[in-house]
Amino acid sequence: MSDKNPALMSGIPELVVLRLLAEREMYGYEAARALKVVSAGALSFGEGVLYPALHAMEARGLLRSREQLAGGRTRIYYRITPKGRRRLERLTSGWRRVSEGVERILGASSHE
Amino acid sequence: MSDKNPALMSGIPELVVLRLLAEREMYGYEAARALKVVSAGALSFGEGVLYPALHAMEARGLLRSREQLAGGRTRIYYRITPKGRRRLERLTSGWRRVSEGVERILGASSHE
DNA sequence: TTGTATACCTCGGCATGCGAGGTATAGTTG
DNA sequence: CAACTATACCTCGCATGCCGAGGTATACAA
Repeated sequence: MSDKNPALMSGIPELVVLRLLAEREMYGYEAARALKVVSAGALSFGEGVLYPALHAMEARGLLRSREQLAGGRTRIYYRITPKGRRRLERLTSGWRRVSEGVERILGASSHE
Repeated sequence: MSDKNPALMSGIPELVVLRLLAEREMYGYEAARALKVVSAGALSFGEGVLYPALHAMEARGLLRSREQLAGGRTRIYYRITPKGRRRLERLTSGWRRVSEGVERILGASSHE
């Protein structure tokens, strides 16, 4: 009865965030909006996904952060590390493999 | 340190199994091998994934099963239901949306 | 009789997505 | 001034779901 398919994305937050940060330094809130915009609305991660993901990635050495004040509010900018870039490459090729595998099955029909 | 990225697939078992069964009736063990073959090795789900998934889908009315003996062994054939087909359509379009969203982000670069 | 292939199954851990809720500042609008 | 919205960060805990490990049983070959 669940109208929503809650899980069709796993590992995807890590992949796309790394990809965004590979382009340029960003702070969390900014990344959340960018994700939505660049994916044309297809992807949208709540803060309950994004912030824990950023913290986990920093703890694993994939990102480094620095604080910066902007009009009374604190922004925490994240920058990708060399290790993060290597991780991004692995995740990207993993994604391609899975994606192509799924496409092969979706496109497979014995009688078309 | 985890060399493996254990999760880049979620909801995918349900999607691809439904897609296979939309083509023709199959039993579990058969589906497992077909999945691997058709996806050209990119996808491969252990029995700890497959059987629970089949049971869950049957419980939700997406599949119906029948037993059949084949050389002393029991095979349980699963057939997709109309409800299962509707589910397949929703999952497929969900997959496309996510997939295109990811591609957009992977392909996004400001300085290429 | 040991091993391999077929064919089914369950249990438990681990990771993760994600909503819900919380804090705080700045600016706008009635 | 009070209320609201936007910005910007955060944590907790539930639910889902992947997946390895282990278990049962038959048939056949080495």
